[in-house]
Amino acid sequence: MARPREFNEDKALEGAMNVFWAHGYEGASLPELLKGMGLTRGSLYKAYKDKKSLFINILHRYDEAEVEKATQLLGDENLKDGLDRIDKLFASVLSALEQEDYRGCLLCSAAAGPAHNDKQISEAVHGLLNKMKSGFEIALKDSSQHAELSKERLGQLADLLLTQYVGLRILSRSQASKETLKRSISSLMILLNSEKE
Amino acid sequence: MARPREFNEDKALEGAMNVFWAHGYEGASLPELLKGMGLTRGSLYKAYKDKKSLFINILHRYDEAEVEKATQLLGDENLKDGLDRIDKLFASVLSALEQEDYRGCLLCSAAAGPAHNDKQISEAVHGLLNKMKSGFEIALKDSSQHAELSKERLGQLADLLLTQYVGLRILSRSQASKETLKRSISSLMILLNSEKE
DNA sequence: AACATTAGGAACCGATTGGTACAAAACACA
DNA sequence: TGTGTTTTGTACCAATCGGTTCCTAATGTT
Repeated sequence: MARPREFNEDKALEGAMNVFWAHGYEGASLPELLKGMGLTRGSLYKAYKDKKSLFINILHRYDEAEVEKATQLLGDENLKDGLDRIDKLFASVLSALEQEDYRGCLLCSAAAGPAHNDKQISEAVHGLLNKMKSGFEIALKDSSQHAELSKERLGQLADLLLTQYVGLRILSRSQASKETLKRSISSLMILLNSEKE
Repeated sequence: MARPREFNEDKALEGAMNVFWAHGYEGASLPELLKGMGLTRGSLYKAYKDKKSLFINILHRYDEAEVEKATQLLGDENLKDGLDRIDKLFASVLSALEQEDYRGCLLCSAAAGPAHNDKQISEAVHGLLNKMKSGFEIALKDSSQHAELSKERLGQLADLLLTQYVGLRILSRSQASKETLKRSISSLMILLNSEKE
């Protein structure tokens, strides 16, 4: 019973995600966001209240889009051995770099930036990091070499994988060489593979 | 043959380092820096040209202070086994957290932040990251379990350790739990220890 | 004591920051 | 065709950003 929205909400959020992804939370300026979303100040503040609320909104979207993709890969039963899934996930980090995508991970950048001091943001971020960890745990449970490990050891390993994931993403956002990341990943996979109890 | 400096340069740089350390490069505002350094705008710009030059200056100081400390630990022959040195380095990351020092690592934050797009800064950062890697390599060479590995494998492992270091530092700057980091570290150490060729 | 040289400090700069106010425009419903 | 409701766009806001200017204060040299 009133004027309908002119902008496509999905496209707008997609645009906002890309801007935040590329520049981080505080690095993304209003004009950049508006341009990326294809709307004007009035519309943005009416629809999303303010920059921070928009960002939290985007974190959820990043969850649904990217984090979900990662955890689904880590739980994909078509790849029978969980280690292969982990390998594939890390390979995707590398392939992003090979396609000259230096955005890294929205989540990891948010964890690293000053925004972590905000309670709402840091809670959302840690929720997603935990989701990643759970994904790693599931993959490990489906790894022939790790399935028999205690729940405690599995959790430990999952934390290690999470740390590695964050480290890789940060390094790929800075301009570390592909070779560095490649070596780091294969080193990790060798260690994991050699784990026979 | 002119008016001498009134401020203690060492104290001033120390203060600047702490401000950059706590807030990152772009997060550190001029007023914060001035307050932390105990001087006024005129003096700062006369002595250090501008914010970026000051930061690069500080990166060198961080090198001499912190990175040097880390690499010396990694090369400390009083600890005969290199693995023990690595363990000790990661333990120090943890102990910083236990003392409620959430600053993380100036270097890692710089690598993660938007500043990485600046050529001078990113070169300085990667120089220091490489120094860390070399430190890890030296420690690995002094590890009874790894000394016999090929140069290539040693480099791989060093890259893995660097990634781990960055990941830990980023996670500790965000408000990840001590337990998470603890688990990640012990997991890695177990893997490294079980490496018998 | 006069002078050259440098540090210190405050006022000021334009640009940009995130955010608000408000009027015009576009629709649904009566 | 009004009328009420919501979106949209623009103009505007104070605050802050990094940086500059310029005058004064303090010193060493002569």
